[in-house]
Amino acid sequence: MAASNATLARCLEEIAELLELDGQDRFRVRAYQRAAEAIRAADVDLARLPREELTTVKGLGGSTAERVAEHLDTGRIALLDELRQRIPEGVRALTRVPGVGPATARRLHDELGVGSLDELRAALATGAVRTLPGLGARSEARLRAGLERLEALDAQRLPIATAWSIAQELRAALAAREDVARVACAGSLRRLRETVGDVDVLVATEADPAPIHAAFRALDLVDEVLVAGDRKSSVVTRRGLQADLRVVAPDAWGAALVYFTGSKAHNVRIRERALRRGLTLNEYGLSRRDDGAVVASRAEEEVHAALDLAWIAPTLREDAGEVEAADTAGGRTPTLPRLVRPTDLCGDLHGHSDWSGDGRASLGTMAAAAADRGLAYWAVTDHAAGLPQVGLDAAGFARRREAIAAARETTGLAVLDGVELNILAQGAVDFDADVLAAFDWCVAAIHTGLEHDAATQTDRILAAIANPFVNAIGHPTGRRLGQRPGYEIELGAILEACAETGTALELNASPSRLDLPAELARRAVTAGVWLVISTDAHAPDELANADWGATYAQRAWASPAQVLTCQPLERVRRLVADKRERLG
DNA sequence: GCCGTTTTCGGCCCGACTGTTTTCAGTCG
Repeated sequence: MAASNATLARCLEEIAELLELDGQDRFRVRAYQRAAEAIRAADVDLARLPREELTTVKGLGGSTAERVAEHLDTGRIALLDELRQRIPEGVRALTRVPGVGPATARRLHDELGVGSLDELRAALATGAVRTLPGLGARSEARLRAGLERLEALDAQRLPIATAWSIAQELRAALAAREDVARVACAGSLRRLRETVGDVDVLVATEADPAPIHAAFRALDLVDEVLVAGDRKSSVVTRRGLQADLRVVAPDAWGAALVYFTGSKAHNVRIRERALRRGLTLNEYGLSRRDDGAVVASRAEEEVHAALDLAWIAPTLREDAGEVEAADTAGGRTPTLPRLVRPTDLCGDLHGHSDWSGDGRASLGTMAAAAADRGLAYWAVTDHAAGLPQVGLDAAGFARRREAIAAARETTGLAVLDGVELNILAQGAVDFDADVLAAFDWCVAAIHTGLEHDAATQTDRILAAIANPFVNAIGHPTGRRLGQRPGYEIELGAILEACAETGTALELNASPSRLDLPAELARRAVTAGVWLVISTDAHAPDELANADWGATYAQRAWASPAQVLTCQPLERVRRLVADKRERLG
């Protein structure tokens, strides 16, 4: 089986990392990094592309395309094999220590023979590290602390909802100060990445920034101070989450927000754009290179406009085509999508009641809460019997129909009679056609056998898609943020089958899932496959997770027209009827 | 190694902080 885009991207990233450790030209390193990013953002499987078209992917040039072709043809890349042989695995591990970059790792290895984290620990103990020119006792202490922090860091990025609540506390504490004019959370939190490695807080003030920094570093939820400057502070908060504070003048708010929101790759892209216009962009403003006059700085819209760009939503800022799409140079019309917003959602097609074992509220309570949110329709999709201890059998679903009828009566809401089917080992689902035909809406999802390889999971999902009664694939990768990565799937084949059969893919809005991942969801909407943003709510308050789902879907460049739960109920019913008619 | 509103060569984002440096390299975001 040919490698997926993700695998290819990882290989090129590793080459970049090893070339850097090898002390090679940094622009060559960056070329490999950019090629990896380009592959990850590509909307086609490179394996399906004719070899001579690989270089049409922007960021892939002669050499990097050749490496990709080599991997697709042979499953290996000679350059990568050679680098791996020359640079010990342990040396790469050194750069994971905060404060150790490629240069230090190389020196530790070349000059002290340090080739692993354990050997670094030993070299610190014997005082060998401080014998290196440029590294003294304080560096030694820093590396020791870095080694300790590494273990906390290995708990890795936090799910966005966890980081969000810590960020709100930081924000509130700063907003309460009289000398703080504005405060905002930027970084990956503002871009709504599904996991967050650190929280970036931006403050604007006319006053002296030093007391604000001091107060920030002294907050109760701060465990440790990493950096203490007048313009910048870094701390470690609860749960090992790093938080960075930047304080700027109100005049620089827009430029600082652009800078601090990132992503890094996006920033690099627009700074290059500035250079080509004789301008330079930093966190204080966009200015002319010749005389330094500031052209724009107060608002993001100003900064973008001065670069001949329409304003770019933070959720798109990943250097994945958004700068090209925002281009207004020469009177061009930007091609940015009209992004889906929480208020565009008018339905929810995945929810639970206490009819199945894991629901935490009655069907009536859930329906009333859905009606309160102003939804036009809500599907109650309790688990089917294949999920032991939890699921309902056919008789149970038949009994549930009375409760559905009652809920429709009392709430006036269109409650759809739904089910969350289990995709079993060979791709079969819990019930036969005669039982399935009675439902209004069927979600099918993998709940068991999460450990299978990509080919097996894909076959199971394809079998479910071929079922005339399956309308959507629920949480398609099975990931749980911060807990498990999810199984791999071959998306290309799945998208083809979805498009052919009129089957939707769910974007599960639970902040512990956010599944489909945005990169995959973007490919789905590009392929014309319906996205179903649903909450999978097991309790009334979880219906509000729809907001997470809608905003996260912006990262997939999704418009309301591509989201089924933004469509009226008639459209949903037509989709269901069409599939049954064509395949039934 | 890639790329083009300075185009097929000569560039390649920008600044804060730290440590150990008398002027800067490394790391980080």
